[in-house]
Amino acid sequence: MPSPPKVPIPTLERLATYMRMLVELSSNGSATISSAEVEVCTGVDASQFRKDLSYFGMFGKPGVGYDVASLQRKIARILRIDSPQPVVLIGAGNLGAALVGYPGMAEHNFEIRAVFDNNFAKIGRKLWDTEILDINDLESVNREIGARIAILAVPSSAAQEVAEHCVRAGMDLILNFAPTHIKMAANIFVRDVSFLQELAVLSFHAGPSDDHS
Amino acid sequence: MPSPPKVPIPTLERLATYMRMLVELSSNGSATISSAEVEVCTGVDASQFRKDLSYFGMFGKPGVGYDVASLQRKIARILRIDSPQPVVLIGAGNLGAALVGYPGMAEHNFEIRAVFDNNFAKIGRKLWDTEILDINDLESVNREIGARIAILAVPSSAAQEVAEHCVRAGMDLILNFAPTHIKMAANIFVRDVSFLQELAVLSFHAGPSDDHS
DNA sequence: TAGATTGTTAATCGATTAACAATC
DNA sequence: TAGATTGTTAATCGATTAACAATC
Repeated sequence: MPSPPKVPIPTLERLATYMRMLVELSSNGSATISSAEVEVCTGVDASQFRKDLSYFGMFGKPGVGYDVASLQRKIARILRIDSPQPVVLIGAGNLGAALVGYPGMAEHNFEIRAVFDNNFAKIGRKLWDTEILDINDLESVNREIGARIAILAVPSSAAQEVAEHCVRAGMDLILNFAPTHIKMAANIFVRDVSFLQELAVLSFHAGPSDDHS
Repeated sequence: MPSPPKVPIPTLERLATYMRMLVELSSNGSATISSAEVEVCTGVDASQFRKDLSYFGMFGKPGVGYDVASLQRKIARILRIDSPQPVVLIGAGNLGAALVGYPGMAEHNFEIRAVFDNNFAKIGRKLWDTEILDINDLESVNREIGARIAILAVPSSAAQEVAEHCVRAGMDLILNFAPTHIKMAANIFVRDVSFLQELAVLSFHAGPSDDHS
């Protein structure tokens, strides 16, 4: 079997950026875009953009550029958001509420299909339109939903245990908002959203001997 | 002037991870830790950890390891969170509320000193303990606070304008939660928190021909 | 056609990993 | 001292950038 050229993670991250831009452009009625224009819109180097797409085959016409609509469709298919991608959210706290209420989620075709919590005071109540379910029903509910993606918006102290529970319920792709390292088998894919890290990077540059160069 | 060896961004991100770990450890009463143990706790390669610290000078004793308390102090100083780091938050929506209510912020010595919004219905009301201020008072209020870090929790459509306003108010380090590219002068440092990107990376791996290898 | 812009290869850059002499 | 673990150098790896022939 010829090993499929594997795609760098930074490339995948940028695909999401391109997607965003294309959605905006198509609502503006733009028909085509060049890699140079992409650079202006997104800050991603034109060469980088073309290289990123090259991992997936051909997309543009030399001398013309890229068709906005078709490029959008192709990237959506690559990222598996050409049809709604079901997602399960664990944790109905402040952050969970913000995520459920966040319009960008649906705009990108991610569908939060269920919200779980372990707090009896919350179970049965609603977060926006979605009823908060008992975490103990995770397996049975996900047998219906079939989500592979779990979003963890729980305290650090609970993250490891909850992640393992998600795996038992059939999920293998985990987005972790808790500021802690989750240990998982190699076939489980974990990504962390850690704005404290980003804040630290900024804060470092608040040093007096730092000129941002 | 001998050019100071500049520190890779990934190294700075990992410093925040080490910080987290050290806080946990010191509450457990651990006195020292080896780079091998750091690897177990955080998932960061032992060699990587030692290399990261090497950018800042010596921290450990060969044959013994690192003193937890002193390492914590040193990293805190590097990241400018040895004393409270003032931060301004723009946007009192769901996400803003989650951020203000997030205990990890204070634990890491980031202090949200003021919250701003442009919505008259919100201005004057309280977000937890903090009064929501008029965005038009940004300059005058920050003359008091002297924050260099701004957190943007505003819609994409407002992000560029608000960022420019922050710069006029004296801030030069911007944490952007809006899923859009902000164009700034080279002396302004912008970091994006983009969980949609992380979600896209996961979603890509939901492909049928993907085995996470 | 001439001008523009792609897809791809090669060169550059930078970060991670491995190895080991120095040190406690 | 002997064993353990650091700090640092060198080797590896992978991503970004630049250049250009191919193409519309």
